[in-house]
Amino acid sequence: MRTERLPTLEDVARMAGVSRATVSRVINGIRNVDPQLHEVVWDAVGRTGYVPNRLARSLVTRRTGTVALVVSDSETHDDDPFMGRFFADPYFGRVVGGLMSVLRGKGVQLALQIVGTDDQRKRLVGDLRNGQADGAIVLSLPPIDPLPRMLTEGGVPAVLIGRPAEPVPIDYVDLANDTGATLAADHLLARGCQRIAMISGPADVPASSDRIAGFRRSMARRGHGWVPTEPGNFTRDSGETAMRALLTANPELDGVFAANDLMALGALAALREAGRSVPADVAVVGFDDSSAAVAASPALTTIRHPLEDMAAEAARLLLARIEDPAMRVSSVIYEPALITRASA
Amino acid sequence: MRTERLPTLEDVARMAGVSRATVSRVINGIRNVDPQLHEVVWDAVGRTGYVPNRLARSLVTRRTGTVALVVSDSETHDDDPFMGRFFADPYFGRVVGGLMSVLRGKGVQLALQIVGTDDQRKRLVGDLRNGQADGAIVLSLPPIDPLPRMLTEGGVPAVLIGRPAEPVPIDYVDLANDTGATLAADHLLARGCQRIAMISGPADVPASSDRIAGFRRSMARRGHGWVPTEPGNFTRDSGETAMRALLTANPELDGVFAANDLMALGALAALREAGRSVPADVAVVGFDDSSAAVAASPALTTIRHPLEDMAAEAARLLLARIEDPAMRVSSVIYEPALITRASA
DNA sequence: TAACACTCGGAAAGCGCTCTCCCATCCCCG
DNA sequence: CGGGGATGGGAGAGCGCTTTCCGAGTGTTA
Repeated sequence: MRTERLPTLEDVARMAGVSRATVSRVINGIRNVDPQLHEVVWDAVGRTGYVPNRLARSLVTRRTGTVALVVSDSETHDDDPFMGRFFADPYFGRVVGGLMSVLRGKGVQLALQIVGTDDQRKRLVGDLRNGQADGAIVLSLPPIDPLPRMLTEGGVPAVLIGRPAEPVPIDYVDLANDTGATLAADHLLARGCQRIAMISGPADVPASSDRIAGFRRSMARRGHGWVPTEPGNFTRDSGETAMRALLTANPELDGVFAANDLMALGALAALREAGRSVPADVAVVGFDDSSAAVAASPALTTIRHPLEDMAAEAARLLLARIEDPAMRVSSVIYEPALITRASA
Repeated sequence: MRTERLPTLEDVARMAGVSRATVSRVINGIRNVDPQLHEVVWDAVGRTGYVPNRLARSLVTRRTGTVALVVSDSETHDDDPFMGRFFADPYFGRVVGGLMSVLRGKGVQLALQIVGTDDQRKRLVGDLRNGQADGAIVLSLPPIDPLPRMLTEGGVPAVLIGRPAEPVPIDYVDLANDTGATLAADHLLARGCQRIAMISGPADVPASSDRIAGFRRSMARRGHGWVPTEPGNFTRDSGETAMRALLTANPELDGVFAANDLMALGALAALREAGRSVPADVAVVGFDDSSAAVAASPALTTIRHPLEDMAAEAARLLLARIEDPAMRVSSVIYEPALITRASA
């Protein structure tokens, strides 16, 4: 039962007939200890069922073997359904999966932290500075977010997934979003589309604005100076609405690039509803290559986003920075790839 | 920078000209403290930028304000892609979202733990007993899993999501899987299907076997003593394969119940490939009402699984048990609902 | 006015661990 | 045979906090 005291180092030491220090040394394999004692100690550990108390250990070593996964959200109320959507989106899971693939092997665990208000951000940074976790992986959602700067200023090892909106000397991994958009534009153009529109994400988040910029630039270079664009918010429904608006304004449209797969799915629905066949009448390209892309019908041509790999790299980067806080700040940019399926 | 020492209680006490004890009392709002001192102390806290050290606090209070989310997997190698699939599946994210909706408000954080081997399980229980976390929410994947029993025997507050395979006196929340399957059977029958097959999950996991049992029972009661069944493993591809096999063996089939949406998606693909139209030739019912269900075309008729609510309830249950370890063991079973869309 | 009950601050004992000193051996070499 | 350097174990000082115990001061009642 929970009530009875668990064996401590002291107990093991007493049973083994040595001092606490010696047991500690044996358990941590630090310094040479007489092989005989070594054996005696391990034996006592086994007999008592001793398990080192991580908390106590962390308190003195200043290492917790834990990394925080911080989701920095712009303030909304606690019961805002947004967070629910965020977690249900494969994005979150893919990040966790990528992180764990690296952390698990190192015996590092992940603590999930969600911060919405600046007050929470402050408390979080305080906790991290106090050694609550050895470092943080940050998923920064709001367009402008003070957190990255707060972390660097607090001297907390941290790695962002997705570049910071304002320049902050902090490690990050990101996708070459503009290149991805370029790939989409080129593909649409190459298959002969003449009137191409875009369903973008919110203009103020970096990943989104890069996709817009990349797409426009690439289109302009190929003689399409004007691209009808309708913003969505990365949800399926917003994609559907945007597609309808686009269709109304540009009935002769024959190609669409949606800034993520979910919106592309919505676009597919709107096109079906409007009686346009995909890809014959209108070609559609998504972004992310999420599991929804294969599930869609027609299956989505999309831009692959190696999120798991990126998250894994972020984890490695963080571990390295924890090891050597003086390490040069670095960023790793991944290249996206076009995945051709049925929709374009 | 990280190197300079952070202010401690001691520092605040010195600045406020009182003892550590008093500062501690003020901060924790325990016992009455002279309003004057109260003010002085808070002022000192503000001036020093003091943040209590959670680790140190937990060490003495034996409370961490952390709950572990344990994913108990059957052993596979670390680089097994399975875990990746698991995280990418909306299932994981929905659980996290549901848990956080409750925990966040209480200021409790979630620590992710993955255990694959019995050795890891043992270490986990040891850590939990040592107060690494106040309790655990358990996602038990393997058909037989010693973890639930280990937890109860270790006196660790824990709540399972999904009933334990073998009877263990432990709290859990679950879905009435059999009822869900019944709903599917009734719907298929009601729309006039005559030759109905099932794509099941692995027979040895409870959620899956309950769906099989419920479906068969319901069908038998309506005069269908024999239901062609093909097992899958909850992935899209396995659903596709199973559907093909089913079609080969029973070409005249006109209804299918897949034990989850992902497999239903695969079934849809196989049916399309075989030139059967859905739902005209073959009606398809899925299970889970995941986001994939709406994205599919035709949109999937499916069984709604209130996973977020279940996870939220699990969190509440765990919090209650942590508060009162002597609380009677209880389980909460959620009722599924039929969601009618286009596929059946 | 004496006796008693409260109220509230401080001293100090831990929580379970690590790690720096320090000291006792032991060995090797001059 | 003596001295210097390894080698390896123990004592004890913390890590930053909570909390018990104590005692001083104040108020209250007979």
